[in-house]
Amino acid sequence: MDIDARIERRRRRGGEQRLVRDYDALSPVAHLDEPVGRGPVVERLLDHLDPVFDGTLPPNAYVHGPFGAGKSAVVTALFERLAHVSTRSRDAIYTTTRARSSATPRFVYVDLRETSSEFAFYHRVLDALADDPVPEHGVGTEEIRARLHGALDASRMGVVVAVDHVDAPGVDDADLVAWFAGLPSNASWLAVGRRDPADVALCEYTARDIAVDAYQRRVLIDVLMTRASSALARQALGHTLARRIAEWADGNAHDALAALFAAVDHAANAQRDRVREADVTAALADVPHHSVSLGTVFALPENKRLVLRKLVDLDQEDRRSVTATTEAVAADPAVDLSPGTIKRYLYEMAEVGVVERVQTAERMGKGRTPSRVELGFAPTVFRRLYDLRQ
DNA sequence: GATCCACGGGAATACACGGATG
DNA sequence: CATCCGTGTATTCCCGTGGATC
Repeated sequence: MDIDARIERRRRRGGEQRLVRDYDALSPVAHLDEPVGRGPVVERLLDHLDPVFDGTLPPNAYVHGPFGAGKSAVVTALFERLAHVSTRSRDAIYTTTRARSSATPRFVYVDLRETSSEFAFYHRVLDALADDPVPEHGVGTEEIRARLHGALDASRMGVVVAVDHVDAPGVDDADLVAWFAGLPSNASWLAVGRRDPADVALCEYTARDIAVDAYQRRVLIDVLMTRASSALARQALGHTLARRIAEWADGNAHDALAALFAAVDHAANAQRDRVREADVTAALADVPHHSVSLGTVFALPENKRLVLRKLVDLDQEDRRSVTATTEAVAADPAVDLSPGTIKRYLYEMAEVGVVERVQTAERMGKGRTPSRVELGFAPTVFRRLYDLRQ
């Protein structure tokens, strides 16, 4: 790196430090402890879960709503808190002599984005319940499942398992039905997904479904302003700009937060300490409208993320075909993967919408026409978040 | 020795096009 | 004209292998 590059890096960092106080609070893939404006949804989930406060289990249920409606935000926050309450009350029972036998059930959150095998599913649940760590290798799926049964049979208290992202690629409804059937009888599940209950085979086994609507514009502006006030310098985001982002995002909090992040990134690069109209304009152009969730992108295996990281830096020429993209990525010394694997990754990621294959109009002499590789997510947001994590 | 899972590699299949054939 | 064939590329699909871990 030459001196100019070093100076440039310092210059940018200076701008960032003035503008961004906390990237974690700004990240579209992070959820807040206290979701904004979703009180009614929390109430309805608590209504559903109410039996747990009498020591019994709620029936199975399905929570559904559109992309970016805050389903995951609410369920993660709620289950985190309930798990805490549950262990506290458990400790209390052990430490007092007037222990009542009706303990609160346990609460486990499972994200199917990063849990895509039967083994991983039971492992995740057991790991959350057991005091000792559960081995990830050397022991078979059946053994893990048996241990889970053992753990739950031994105690009278049951468990409520929130299973988020049931639309995630790699897991289908039939898998889930089988996995759920393999849970002990004193387990209740709460599935979370985007599809209408009528389209979800799982719903044959639910007693209730809970609909979550998209954010209203007013609420979405609140969401943005709250994030801005905890992550950015004072007055860094004006209400008018928040409104513009919210209008554009049309009720989708993921897209709104991604746009905010991109706008902040743009402003920081220009070493400004507040977000301007032009930053928002640039950001809205950067975030694809029907993008895939950045959560999906970051849940990919490490090497696929690495391939994407290289991909976002490629120019148009290197993206003209899958083969060209493969070669460009494979040429990078930081990538230690065979071209065949890189190419397969690209096709697999296209399959789930992380990247998009677009038919090129021009036909080149021989053979089947190639397709261009485009990104299904906001490149600047991905790049920044990726680099922050390394 | 067992187990899970990411990789690698390659076979099988689909598609595009031009030219030959019926 | 409709269909088939050969060649070349794109895409999909499958399975064995090996690292990491217990």
